Order: sequence, then C-alpha cells, then structure tokens
Amino acid sequence: MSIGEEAPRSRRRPRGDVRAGLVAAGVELARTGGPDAVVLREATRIVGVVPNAAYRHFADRDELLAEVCTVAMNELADRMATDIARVRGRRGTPGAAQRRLGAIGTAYLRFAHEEPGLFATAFAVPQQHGYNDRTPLGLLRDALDELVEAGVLDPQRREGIEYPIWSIVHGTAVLTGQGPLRDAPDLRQIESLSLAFIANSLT
Amino acid sequence: MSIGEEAPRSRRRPRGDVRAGLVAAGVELARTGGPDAVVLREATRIVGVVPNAAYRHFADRDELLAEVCTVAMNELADRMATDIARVRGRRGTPGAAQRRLGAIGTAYLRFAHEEPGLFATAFAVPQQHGYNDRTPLGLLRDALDELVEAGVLDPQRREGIEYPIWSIVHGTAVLTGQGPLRDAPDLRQIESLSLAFIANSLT
DNA sequence: AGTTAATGTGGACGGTGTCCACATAACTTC
DNA sequence: GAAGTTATGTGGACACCGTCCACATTAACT
Repeated sequence: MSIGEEAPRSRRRPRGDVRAGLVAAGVELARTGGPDAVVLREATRIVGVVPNAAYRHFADRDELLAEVCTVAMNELADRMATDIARVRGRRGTPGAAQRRLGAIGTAYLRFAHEEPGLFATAFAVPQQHGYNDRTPLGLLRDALDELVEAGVLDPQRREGIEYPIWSIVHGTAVLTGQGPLRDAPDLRQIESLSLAFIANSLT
Repeated sequence: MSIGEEAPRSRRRPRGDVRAGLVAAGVELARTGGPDAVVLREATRIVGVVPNAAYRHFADRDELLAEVCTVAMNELADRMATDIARVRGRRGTPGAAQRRLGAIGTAYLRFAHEEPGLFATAFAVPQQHGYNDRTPLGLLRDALDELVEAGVLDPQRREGIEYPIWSIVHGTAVLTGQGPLRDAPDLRQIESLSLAFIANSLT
C-alpha cells in the first residue's frame, strides 16, 4: 500500500479517451497483422483497461473492427490525396490529368505493399461501411472527370469506367499482395503492366 | 451395454478416410462461411471424431485450411474449364477465341457470387500454395494464346497481358463481392463494364 | 505370434469473445 | 454545495477455440 504505488489502474480516463484509445490500438494491431489481429482483449490490454470496458463503447468486436476498417480506408484515401496533390500542372491540362491518374494507381499500390495489414483491413469491413466522401473511388472519379475535361478521354466512354479501372488496380494489389502472385519474382513489373494497361486503354 | 448400441465411436476408420473427411467437412464449412468458418473442432465433430484426431493428419489448423483452399481453387478452375469447353468453334477462330475469353471472365465472376465462401477461401491460403497446373491463370493464358493465334491480339501485346486482365476480373469479383461495392444497386452492370473493358482493350 | 508404427481418446491449458452483477466516478439538478 | 442518476470501469464466469501431453488400441510387418 505504500511502496511501488503504481498509477491506480482503476482511475477513470477522460471522457471518450478509452474509445479512441481502443480504436488506435486496433489500428496498430491491424497494421501489423491485418484484420484478424484486431483482437479485443489485446486492444484493452494496450489501453490498460479490463476487457469488458470495451463493451461500454462497442457492441461487440465487429463494431470495433468496423471502426478500425474505416480508419484504415481513410488512411488509404489520405495517402492517395497527398500524392495527387503533389502532381503539378493546371487542372485540365492533358499531361497533368494523366499524371494525376497515374498517381492514383501508384499510391494505391504503394499503400498496399507498404501497409499490407492496413490495406487488407480497409477492405475487411464486417458489415455496413461508414466511409465518407473522400474515398478512393471519389478521388478516382475526380481524376477521370479531369481526363475528360482535358480532352484525353472521350466523354462517351466516361460513364462507369471507374469500375474497371478500380478493379485493375485493386485486383493487382490483392493478387500480388496476399494472393497467388504474392511470391512472383517480378512483382513491380506486374504492377507496371497493369498501370500501363489502363493508360493504354484511355487513349 | 446392451440397448441402443450406437456405432462404436472409437472404432478406427479405414485408412485415410478421416483425413479426407476432415477436408470435405472443411470445404463445406468454407462454402457457408468462408475461410474463417473452417474451424478444426467443428470439422472433427462432423466427421465424428475427437478433436485431437485431426493432429494425426495435419500439423495444425493452417495445414487443414491450406488443403481446403486448394480444393476451393481447383473447384474454381474446374468450373471455368467446364464453361470454356462449352464454347463451340474451332481453335484459332477469332469469334470462338473471343467467346472463350469471355467465358473465362464470366465463369470466374459467376463462381465468385454463386460460391462466395469458396471463392474467398480459394484466395485465403495461409502459406505455400500447392496449386497444380489447371489453374485459373493457366486457363487464361491458353485463351490469350488462342487469341494471338486467331489474329485478334497483336503478338507484341501478348507478353504479360494476363496480369492486367486477371486483375480486372479478380478485382471486380472482390470489390462487388465482399468489398465496398458489395451493395451497389447495379452489380451486374459493373461486371459487364469490366468484361467490356477487357474486350475493348484487345481490339 | 510378437513387435512396431499409426491412429484415436481423454484430459488439460491458455487464449478469446461475451454476459452478468457490482462498484465508482462524473454529470445533473436542486 | 449536496443528492441522485447515469456513464463507465471491475471482477468473475462461461463456452468455444487451437494445441499439447500421456495413454490406449488397432493395423501392418517381420
């Protein structure tokens, strides 16, 4: 009672702190081991709280995981937005428009193999997705609209073309990441082939 | 000891029977609930054997899961092969070659939403993949070779083009299956757009 | 027939998600 | 500022899971 005197574990944290901490801990777990590594008890252990405390903030583990997935998806969107913003050139310029589309694909693939755990988690949302507007699809649509604006992409081909294009990039990320192409010797080249295929199809 | 006389649970099954049974049970579990549903104890329960019996046939759960994944992947390849074989027309004929490529994409996507659990499991192999030669990629390569043979695809564009194409189909399957596009209203149309994108790119 | 290897059993351990009853701190209201 | 209410954390428990150990029994081989 007198010596040691470690910080009283039972003291309550500031409001909403535990919830945010659990999500943050979950994100770190997801970063290392993907969605399956988001284990509720481990998250509470990191925050320094008893397992049941989590149930004051989430109905069950899936609800925590959903939150973590949203964070992961936002992280992907943020990194894409950053790389897009780095491309110089006025909006509507053919070259700049094409480079921005390229940046989208590159950023997407880079995130997938720099943060494989978060990437897998972003797409592992168990139920409803609460993704906001700055989403990978939204960014892609912007880029494609600009491509039309710049006269590179025929407006007649514009409608719905985001789906095949997203599919190529996402499929490449998945197949070369955790999929059957995971230990192909020429991963980078496969990625390049996919991006070139897109660029080639839009001219 | 005299009444009831249920079949002696402890009687040993014929050799290799338990192993095959566990894999079969695992496949059924995967069919219903995907890779996470392949739970070792449940599989042994289905076979009618004690949990530890599984460890005489598999080092751990992952080894059982790997086997189940292989079965799932073979199932996908088999269905693709069946649909390809259904396409009439001599090898090398432009029309037939194109229809066979179309059959590949269609069969792939059909399997993905007819058997979502097995599809997810096929690509969830935990470690090494023991897939044989009649694999989706192999079938796709055949079709592309035929397309060159038929004069539809420029031989110069042939090398490595299987990767973008596989990526489109796989990406579409994943995004519209368990991914963010899962509850888009026009799933079929998205799939059509992807397949059309491929066909359009090869002419 | 007797030995050996393969296979199944029983029991246990630590880990996980989740439920219940209880305690306590923080906010509200007078 | 005191009293009551609500939000939040605690302790303990349960069922389920993967996995390990020691033991039993069957099948195969000499």
